[in-house]
Amino acid sequence: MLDAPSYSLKPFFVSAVSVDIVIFGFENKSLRVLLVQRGVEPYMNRWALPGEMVKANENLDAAADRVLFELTSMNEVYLEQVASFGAPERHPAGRAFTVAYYSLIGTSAHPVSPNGWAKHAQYFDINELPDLAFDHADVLNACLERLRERVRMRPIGFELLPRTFSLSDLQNLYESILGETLDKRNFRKKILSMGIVEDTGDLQSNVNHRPAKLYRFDESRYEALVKKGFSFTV
Amino acid sequence: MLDAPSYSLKPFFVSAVSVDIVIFGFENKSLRVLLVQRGVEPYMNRWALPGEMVKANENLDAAADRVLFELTSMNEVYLEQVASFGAPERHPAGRAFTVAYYSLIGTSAHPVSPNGWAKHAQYFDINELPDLAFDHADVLNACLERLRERVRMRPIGFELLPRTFSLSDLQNLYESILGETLDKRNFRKKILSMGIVEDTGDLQSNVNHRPAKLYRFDESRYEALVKKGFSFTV
DNA sequence: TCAAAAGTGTTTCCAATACACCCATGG
DNA sequence: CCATGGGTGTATTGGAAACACTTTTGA
Repeated sequence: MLDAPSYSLKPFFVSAVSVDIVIFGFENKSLRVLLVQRGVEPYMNRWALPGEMVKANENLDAAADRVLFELTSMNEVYLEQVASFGAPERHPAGRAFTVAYYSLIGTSAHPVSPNGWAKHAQYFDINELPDLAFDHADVLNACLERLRERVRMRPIGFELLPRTFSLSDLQNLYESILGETLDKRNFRKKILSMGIVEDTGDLQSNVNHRPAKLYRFDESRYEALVKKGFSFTV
Repeated sequence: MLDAPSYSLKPFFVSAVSVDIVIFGFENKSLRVLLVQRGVEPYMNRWALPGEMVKANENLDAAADRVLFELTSMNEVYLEQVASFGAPERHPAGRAFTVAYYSLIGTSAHPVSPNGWAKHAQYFDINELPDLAFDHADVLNACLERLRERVRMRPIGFELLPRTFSLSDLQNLYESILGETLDKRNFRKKILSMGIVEDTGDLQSNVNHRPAKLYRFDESRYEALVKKGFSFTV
């Protein structure tokens, strides 16, 4: 640790700082959250958000990246800090602060390896969540609200889809995040008119209906438009 | 402190958690921030955001309220948590996390009483800020961005004005927060058409130009409209 | 009578909304 | 030939933006 000069920190009490992450995924037309089942006290066997203590020389964002990587083996994922929680009684063992993040990871078919304190890890439909440990229900809600805000303002929805997707996929995604239905023709008109998705020329295959065109998000085109004053909204 | 049962927290290192607050005020057509000049090491004599350690049994929000009250003697002020900062090297004395808040307090003519580690407290124009201690410039920026976002979506601008104000006051406020000029006629049309400000019947006095009508924000009317689906935007 | 800011309407344009039918594929 | 979702266009409306002059007061 660092030296303690004359003006050293004198914390009033022992406390711990952790990060907790709401990992959103999208599959089967519904928004999902990755939860882990605790294998230790307190809240043994309860489902909880993945999270870990922040290490001595680690940035908050780095701690969040680490938790995400250990659980999903995924790197360079969309990650946004949302809020911090520190009610004195939120952890029965002592004063525990947590910094909440949410992340978006592509179609949720990932190897998922629970670590030390977790027995299982599993995606849950956002509308069918179990009781959560600690104040994790509040944490999750804050993150969901933030996602709803952001997804209307920034083209981050694409992070939850495979590299190529149909416009219906995209619409389903928005509908499940926002919890409302959207008009098909207006939605398509809007997305296509922005000029930030590109027709790949490919079609869906092996579907028992008319195959949809597949698009991809054109990030460099988006960046260029932003420079000219464009701003994304759904 | 709490008992430490078998599953007690074992923090990896000693750390401190504080809150820092960006206190916004508005005067003389410009947005201001209340800063304190440090009277202790590190960063002796540098200007910094007001802030304190969180106490052992104190909520984060309560700590922010406390800092605000000790400095301004004001209670029940608009306060919003923005983000947390915890880079390992942000405090030379050890690992220090901080949770950033911003608050809006009415026309900045308040008694301001700097506490222990602060020599002076003073409002600075948002465009004429001094060098700040620690990473407080980043903290301030995050709060300013958040304020800009919020002020377009929620009627919080009124918190920065006296109970009665002219429409030009309101427009000046928005212009200094957003950093852009607005069209007078369109602005007034928009505000008046929302029906959330009420004409008090009074006029400005002792101004050497045509006196402006004074309005007041009608919060209960706003709440009622929100229930009917209204949403504020500037 | 001058300086300073208050106050006021109209037109134009574009984006949001509402809305219903035909098409391509696999089974 | 049926079921399933894919794909398409138009008319209407309401809000956003652009824009310039007259009014009231104190000095």
